[in-house]
Amino acid sequence: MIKVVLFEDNKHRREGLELLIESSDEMTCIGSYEDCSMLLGDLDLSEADVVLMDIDMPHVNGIEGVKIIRQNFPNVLIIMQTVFEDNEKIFASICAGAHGYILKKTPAEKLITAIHEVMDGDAPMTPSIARKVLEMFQNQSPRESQQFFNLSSREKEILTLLVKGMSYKMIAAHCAISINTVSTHMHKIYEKLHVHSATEAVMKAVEQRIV
Amino acid sequence: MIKVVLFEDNKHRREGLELLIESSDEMTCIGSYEDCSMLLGDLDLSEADVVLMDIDMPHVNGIEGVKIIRQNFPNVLIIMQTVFEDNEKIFASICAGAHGYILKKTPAEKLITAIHEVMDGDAPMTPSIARKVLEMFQNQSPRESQQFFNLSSREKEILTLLVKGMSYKMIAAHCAISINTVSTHMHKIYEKLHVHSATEAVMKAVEQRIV
DNA sequence: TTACCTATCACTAATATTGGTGATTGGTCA
DNA sequence: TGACCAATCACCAATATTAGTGATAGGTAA
Repeated sequence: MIKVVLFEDNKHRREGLELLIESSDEMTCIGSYEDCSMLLGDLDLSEADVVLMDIDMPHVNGIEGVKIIRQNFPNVLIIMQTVFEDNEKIFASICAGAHGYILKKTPAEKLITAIHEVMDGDAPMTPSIARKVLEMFQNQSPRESQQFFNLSSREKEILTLLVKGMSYKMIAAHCAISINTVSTHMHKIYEKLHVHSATEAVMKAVEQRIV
Repeated sequence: MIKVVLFEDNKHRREGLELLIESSDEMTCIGSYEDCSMLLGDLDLSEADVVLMDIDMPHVNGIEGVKIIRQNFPNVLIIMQTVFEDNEKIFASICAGAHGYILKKTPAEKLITAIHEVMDGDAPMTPSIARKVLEMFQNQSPRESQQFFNLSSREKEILTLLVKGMSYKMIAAHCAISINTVSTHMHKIYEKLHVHSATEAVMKAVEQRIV
């Protein structure tokens, strides 16, 4: 028996889900809550297999809920549910560690399938959500950073070494130039990136995928 | 009518797919090729709606194919097909700009559904592939970083500020502690992270998702 | 050719960081 | 209670980094 826990603020839907799960021979609902505030206390989910988590709930929302569950009960699988196809929430949920993401309009039988899939180690996902996830991936690579920041190739090379954790001295040795030259390059890099320290430059380089 | 083009090196499967597509009232196969070498020449796909692309083909593989198609015919939708659930290939295909990703073991009727979905702007994806995509987002690192490096919460806080590009002085002001204390914390952080400079610590923090 | 950019190096001065030691306070655990 | 740890602070010395100025050589584009 797959043990399912629900978090859903709408009473009608919550009760409907309970009935749906209980109507299946292979799963049972061992708990249902109208928001995640219980998670802040000492709610024990260690017996649960799967959590169905609504994103939009009052008090403590679903994304916070995912974080707490992932931290305290790392073996519990979490399927997010929402009415909105909101990029930011999808991204936040996935980063928080959700295992599946389906829209509420998904028919009941698909929800049952989704629970089985997540138990099998797969990730049930509404195709429109999947599309957004793919786009997030793709949007991260195309970047005209070179044009934008206008770093010369030598500057990029040195920035790359800095990002790898090398000091000025190491960079100088690696590039077979004097430390003064490294310093000059860094000076230029800081100017072009509008930063004032190595750590900032590193962060900016990573964020903007310059290196 | 949805116009479909096939790239598939196995003759039997290719012919089977042609029949499958032609058997549907809403789509037709307007071309089928055993590898992507045609794409290097002057193959015109501007009439095509959807491409079904096998990943593993001789000569020019599917990932190269995706890149070429995306570059020359940006309006064509591409569904990848493979027998392998290979992380690297999935990642490469997605970055190259594929719109869907399904396993070859997927039943025929689902393939027809997938073509409709991709036409609707969704991303058909086998759940096991979806799981891998989610994992790529989430981890790249084990989440026992805290335990592993054993940073105290104050140390993590300070590391986070460092990652944001703040200097010791700014961190001291922000945390309302003396710069000496910041220095001591950094000392401990370096020890625990086994690094010797702020840039290395920043990189490690980002890589290991400590912050 | 001139103007401009890149890469190179030197020098200075002001700050910042790193790597130590040592000490106090408050909390936790056995 | 005693041992231990986290967090705080101080002081010191050795390096490293940042921010300037100035200069040379080579390439490129108007």
